[in-house]
Amino acid sequence: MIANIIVDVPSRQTDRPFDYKVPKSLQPWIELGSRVGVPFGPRVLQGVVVGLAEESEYDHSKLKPIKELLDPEPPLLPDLIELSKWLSEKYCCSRIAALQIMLPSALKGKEVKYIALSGAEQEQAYANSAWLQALRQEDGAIKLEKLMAMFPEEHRSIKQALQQGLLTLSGKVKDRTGIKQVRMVLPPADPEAAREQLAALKKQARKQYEVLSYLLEHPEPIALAQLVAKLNTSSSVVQGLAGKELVRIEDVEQKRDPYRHRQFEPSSPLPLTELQRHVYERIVKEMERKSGQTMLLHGVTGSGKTEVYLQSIAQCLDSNRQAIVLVPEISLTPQMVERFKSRFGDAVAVMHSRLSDGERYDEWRKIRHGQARVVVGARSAIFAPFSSIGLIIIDEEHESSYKQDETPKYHARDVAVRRAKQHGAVVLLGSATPSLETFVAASRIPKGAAEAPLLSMPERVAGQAMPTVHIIDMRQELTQGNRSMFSSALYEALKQRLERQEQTVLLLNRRGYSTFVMCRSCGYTASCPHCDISLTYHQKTRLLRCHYCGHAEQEPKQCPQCESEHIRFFGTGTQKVEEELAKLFPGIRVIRMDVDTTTEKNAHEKLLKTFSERKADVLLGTQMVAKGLDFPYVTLVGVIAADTTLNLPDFRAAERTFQLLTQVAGRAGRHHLQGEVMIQTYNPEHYAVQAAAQHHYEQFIQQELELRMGMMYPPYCRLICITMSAERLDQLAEVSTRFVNELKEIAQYEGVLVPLQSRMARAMEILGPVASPLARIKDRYRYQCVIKYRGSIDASTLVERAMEPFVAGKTSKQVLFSVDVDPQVIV
DNA sequence: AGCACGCCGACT
DNA sequence: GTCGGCGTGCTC
Repeated sequence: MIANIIVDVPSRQTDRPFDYKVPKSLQPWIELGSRVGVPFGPRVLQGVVVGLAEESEYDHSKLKPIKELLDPEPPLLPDLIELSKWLSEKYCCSRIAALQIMLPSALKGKEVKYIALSGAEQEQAYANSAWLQALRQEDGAIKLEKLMAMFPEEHRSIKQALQQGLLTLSGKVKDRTGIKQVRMVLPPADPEAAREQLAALKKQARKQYEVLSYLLEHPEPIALAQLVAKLNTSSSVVQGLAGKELVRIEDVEQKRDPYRHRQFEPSSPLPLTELQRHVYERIVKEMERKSGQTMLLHGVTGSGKTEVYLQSIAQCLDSNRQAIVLVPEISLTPQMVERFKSRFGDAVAVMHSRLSDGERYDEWRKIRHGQARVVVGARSAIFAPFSSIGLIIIDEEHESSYKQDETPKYHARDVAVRRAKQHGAVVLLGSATPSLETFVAASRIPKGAAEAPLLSMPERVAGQAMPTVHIIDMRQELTQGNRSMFSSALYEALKQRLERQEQTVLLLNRRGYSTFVMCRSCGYTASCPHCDISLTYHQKTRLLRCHYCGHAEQEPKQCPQCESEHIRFFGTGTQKVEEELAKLFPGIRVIRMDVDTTTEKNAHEKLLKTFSERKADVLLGTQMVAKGLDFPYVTLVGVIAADTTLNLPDFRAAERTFQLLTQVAGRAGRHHLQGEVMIQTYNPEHYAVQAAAQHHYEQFIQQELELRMGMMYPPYCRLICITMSAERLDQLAEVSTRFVNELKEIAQYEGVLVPLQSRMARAMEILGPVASPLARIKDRYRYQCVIKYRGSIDASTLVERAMEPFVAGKTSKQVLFSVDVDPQVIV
């Protein structure tokens, strides 16, 4: 038997399966998805079995056998192996990178080298070496690393002995699993026999008597530590009992439950409204059809999407299938988790970035071994190792955090669609402000279906009115002489809330309000010496830092250029707002939520808790205050400057602004108190602002679609952005130009290099190379090339083919390529 | 990615 | 004469 194995080497040259013999002893164990240790050149590496065959094309005499099996059962299932192939092809990443993101990091094995005596006679030469003594005492192999650490002075002689063949090296793949083990005491297997011994113990072994009688009364397994503490005794007593075979002590794997300290009130399904029921029934029908259909649930904030999710999941579980729920990282709060845990109890696994490696591994195993049947998690939970998925829910579908920034730069929504096809599962995309791509796709009637997979819930559950939204024209404020960042209307409204002891949420878009240092005499701004970007000021550490490379320097006391003292930092918007609030309303209690105040673990949660307990009047923050929060006493939401995101040079700027404003407007008045929203802007007539104020999604989308059509942007085409970087600008210019020419040639040959405005079904335009908007990062210059295309073109493969002459070894490895398929931001 | 192999410069 | 620099190429 031959196994095709992807080895754990992140390089283009090794990015293909290698063939290995499967030793007889391992044959019953090796399956698709098995993780194995294999000899690769002089090393032993981790690898994943992606194929099994009888024969190999490769020279049979050169085939090596698999060295070891790393898990008793394969951590990856065949569907994920197939998905990894798709992922690597679509997102132009290596196969191993695609496989790695599917595994918890605890299963990323690394080679550990062992050293042992080979039993040669020349040992005499080293008879006096301390390390030889140590190795003799050690009965087998010892970790090389350990030996080197023990004898730092002897590296030379050890190396020499190795070369002479006196010592041998061997490698093994070691996991970082760190499974938490707990010593458990199991009650007597034969209580009758134990009872008979009890009397005898009473005299000579008082303590053993106490322990045994306790265990006979409470015949459940109990942690050794707990038992010892409870009966005020020591473990030797219990071990004595174990020696008499009256009880058993066993090491049991302990699953760390990050939510173990939390009590979850069980909840039961709520009655559905007419609208919810209709939607629910369509989802269930689609699940039964196993069509692999993607559906959009377009529901306004407060329309009760979550209850529909919960009941659909229940239905999915009833039919013996599993469900994945994706939630934006930022919304994955304990309250959010609670809603699922209280409905489905221990069947829920939770996955998010704040879990430790160990915790994440535990959750992952709960999924893999079937104890969990629902996973609630961020982006990467889309790879949960379920065997039969019935439903994948993606809440807040439009969120850009579903696209991963690092390689592989996948979009969880697109992976979900693909994975659902494999399982015949339904993808349910939920949002009050669906992305244009999703909305357009869901509006089409699929082949063979009666209606479009678009589900609408345009009304709030309890029939509360949507909050009143006021658009405030800041230009007028200025002409009336108000130079403050608060309009008089917002000021009055705030004052009123304070008097009524109601709460306010204030939103300030962060982008466009960076914290930079500028000299007011000469206009000098502090910028990173390694990147073309201004440094940001961190108040806590009083350092200037670069976001991209981590460079840090002291805050300047005077301008390095003109030596003026008029150099000052322009604080985060939120800091400035906080100061101004304190000036306008002395004694006002403000909670500021931004990167500075939420870096600590759980800081986010703590701040929100304080606010929900009404210990503050105002919650002031960036985007993060807009997401899914639900406070009954919030009756005013203010957006300080709606324009900051509007004016960004990004084709999605209007869409982002609309989404943000709509989200934040939904925060007000969700309960018995009527809510009010104030949006301050210098562009009051902008359609994104207008549509958000009127809660009018379709109006926005029509206008935006027209614009996108005119500019030829998604959803009317697809994009790929290729960024090339190099230390030397001349090399970069040369290679990038040749690459783009190569790409154009290939596209031409394929007959797709046609303007998008043409009437051809398949069209592709190649723009660039041009300097990237981030022209230099970490001392590397950056150029980019953007591909726009439409129709059935396998653009990723074209890019891969065009890159081939330029990667590793060939022309120059000084120029690095990074491919972003379906980029979220194009500047 | 590593690691070996291989071909050229400054030193015990 | 050797140690060691890092360019090139291979890993089933």
